[in-house]
Amino acid sequence: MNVEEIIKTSKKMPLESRTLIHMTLVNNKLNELTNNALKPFDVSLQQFNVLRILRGQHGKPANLSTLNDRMVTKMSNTTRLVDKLLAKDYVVRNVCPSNRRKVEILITEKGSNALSEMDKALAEAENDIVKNFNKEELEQLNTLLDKF
Amino acid sequence: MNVEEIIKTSKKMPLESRTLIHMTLVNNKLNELTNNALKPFDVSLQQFNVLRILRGQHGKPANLSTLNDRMVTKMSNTTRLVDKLLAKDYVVRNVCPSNRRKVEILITEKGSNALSEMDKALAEAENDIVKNFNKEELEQLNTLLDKF
DNA sequence: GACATACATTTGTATATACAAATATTGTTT
DNA sequence: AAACAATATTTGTATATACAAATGTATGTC
Repeated sequence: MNVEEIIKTSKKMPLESRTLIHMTLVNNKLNELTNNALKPFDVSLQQFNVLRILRGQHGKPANLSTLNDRMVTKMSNTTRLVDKLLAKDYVVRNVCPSNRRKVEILITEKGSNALSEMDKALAEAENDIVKNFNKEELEQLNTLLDKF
Repeated sequence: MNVEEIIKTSKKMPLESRTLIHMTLVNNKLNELTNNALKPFDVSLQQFNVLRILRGQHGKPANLSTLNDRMVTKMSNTTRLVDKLLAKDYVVRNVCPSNRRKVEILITEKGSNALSEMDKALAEAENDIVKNFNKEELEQLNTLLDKF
């Protein structure tokens, strides 16, 4: 990836600015690739992540606030995100009997099966994304990212 | 930044997945910080970038497609982005006399002045964002990012 | 010059997201 | 128990973005 070429500039940027632009460019690319991998399944990356969180609950229902806590990209509107999954019958939503303010969200078998397929597609995309990195470089990158 | 803590998971993730989640988390943070820095000026990061591109033209007008080429995050709708800047009198837009399909967009003096103020706010935010990095580490990060 | 094609931008529409206010339920105080 | 505050979610509204179709203009070919 050549930063200057992508944004068509010949100017020398301060290293600080260049780094931030670089981060944005990479992230755009990653988003595009992961969203493309999920496109055949008609779910967004956010929806996919919610499904994964629900699977990680192993049958224990999750309510909206815990879902939101565990999401990579926190949303202001998890209700409507779950609505989308509900419409696809990937999850069920019930009022929590012990505390009727809460809702209990569970992944369905249909959701689990679909998720397994998505997993494969996403794992493939992920491997492709990091194909130029070796283990050491990935660790180095993680260490550097921690400085943000 | 502790990835596991932020998404409240105790599970050990594969390094590849962890890296991508890490990238997303950092990028969310960077977006938040830069958008916050621009909030007092009532412009989005996208609008700010368009203004910077226009300034870089040094009086030479830019049309929509060149704007789009040079944007860090390519938008499908630069027309409406420019509309927002137009409404604030930060730019002017005219039909190109030599080729009436094109438009010529220029930054106004009001836009330039506002941009100078935004620059300060953003430079401050940028410095704060990279404050834990030294020059060598920034270079290392840029090298690693190129592998994506 | 009529016709098809390519180009640059605009518009329409659907979906996504941010933010604030509204609703419903529970817990606490007096 | 009435009043108030706290919690969890939902709804309303404004804005952002993606994608496709429509519009207007220019260019090349017969």
